[in-house]
Amino acid sequence: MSKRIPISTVRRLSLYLRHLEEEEEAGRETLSSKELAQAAGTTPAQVRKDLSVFGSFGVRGLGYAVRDLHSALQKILGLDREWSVALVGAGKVGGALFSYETFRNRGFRIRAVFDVDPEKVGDDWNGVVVRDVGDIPSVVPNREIEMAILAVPPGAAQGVADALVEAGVGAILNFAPVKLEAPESVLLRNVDMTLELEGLAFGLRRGSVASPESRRLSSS
Amino acid sequence: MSKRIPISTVRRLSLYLRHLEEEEEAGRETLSSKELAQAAGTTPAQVRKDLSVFGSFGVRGLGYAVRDLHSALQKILGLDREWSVALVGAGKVGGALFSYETFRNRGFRIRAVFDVDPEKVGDDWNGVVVRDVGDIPSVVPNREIEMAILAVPPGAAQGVADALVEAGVGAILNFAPVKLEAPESVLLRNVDMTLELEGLAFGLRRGSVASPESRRLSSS
DNA sequence: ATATGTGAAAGAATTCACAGCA
DNA sequence: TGCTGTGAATTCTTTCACATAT
Repeated sequence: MSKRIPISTVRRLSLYLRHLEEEEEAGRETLSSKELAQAAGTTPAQVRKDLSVFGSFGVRGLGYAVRDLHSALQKILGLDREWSVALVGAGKVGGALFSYETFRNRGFRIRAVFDVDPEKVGDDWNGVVVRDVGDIPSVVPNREIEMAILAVPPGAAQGVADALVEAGVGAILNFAPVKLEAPESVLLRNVDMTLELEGLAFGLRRGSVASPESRRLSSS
Repeated sequence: MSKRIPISTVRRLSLYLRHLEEEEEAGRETLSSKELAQAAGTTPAQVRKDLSVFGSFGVRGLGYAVRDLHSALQKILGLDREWSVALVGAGKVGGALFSYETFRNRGFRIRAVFDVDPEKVGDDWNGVVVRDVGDIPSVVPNREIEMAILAVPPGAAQGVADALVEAGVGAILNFAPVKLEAPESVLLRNVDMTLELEGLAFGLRRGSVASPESRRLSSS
């Protein structure tokens, strides 16, 4: 039974990776936990703890070799390869996500786009033809899609999620502001933009900050 | 010194509120912590604890009066009024956020839009004229903008954030995948979509789920 | 009978502090 | 000396369990 990794650790690993990338680009050879902490908005001890979950990557007295830690984290996070992604919802949000450079840079490839709107079905999005959501059962297994991004209206989200799960998708990133039900075996993450804005409204109204953590992590 | 409210509690309050809205719409009179828990993906005890931070809203043996709890939560979250918001970044993501219905429904009003691109400056977005980011210092205080949504490329984010803070914005919702620096007094939340996708990649690669919480909250 | 509100207990995550190694 | 790796201590969050109220 492998150890249980806190979700917050994984988030921070992504942040460390981001900083390592920048520094490697800049030709930096080594980095300290202190600097990684700064870049991720956490403490050096936290950085070391996070990394220690996966092994021992540093050199005492010196720090971390940028290149090595970079590739180690890449591998740990599963970013040493490409991922085939489906996008459901070809509206404004879907369109923005489709051309979101940061996804592409990280190896996420949107290889299928679905929508219900007959007006949109058939459109060519940079080489990917928008198809009807009814085609999910045939297209998803066929193109070996591994994860899906859901950018549909709230009312449609659960139905689409069911279809995606049925079609064998292993993970869903949901942008609709609803709680989705899915089997335990399917990974589910929500990006709830309204929730975040509401958090700010709450904070402003109170005039004060909540837990110290609130300034550091998203929320996500 | 008022009590310290965990960020996770605030997030859940938003979820409860969402469900209460639906149920009120449906004519429901009372609700139990059990049902609220289900809707938010948590436990009844958690619901009661969350609410108990702010007071005592239920009736023993009966549950919560939908209408009352709804308006109480609305007030607690600062959603019983409108908020003036600035949007910086008139690209694809900015455009999607501008017309995001759920923001509008919650009382968030985008009253100013900024971009650097001279091509976009001057455009009329549904009654709001896109202005140059250089106009932030004059427009933001003038229109009494209280919070800002940042949808600019990573490299530009910190500069814009500085300008917004300088102009008196109290809270920033950042969509750029960078760690922003801001004074303690300014609330800062990040929506890091790449981080979420990477979390899914990590999970798929491992073939297993992390903490039980990971299935419930965003992340955020 | 039923379902809340809340101290007490358990469980997680973070921080401390220092031994260990270049 | 400088900085990592890690048990121990601390702090934060969630769950339990029951007294309390209708």
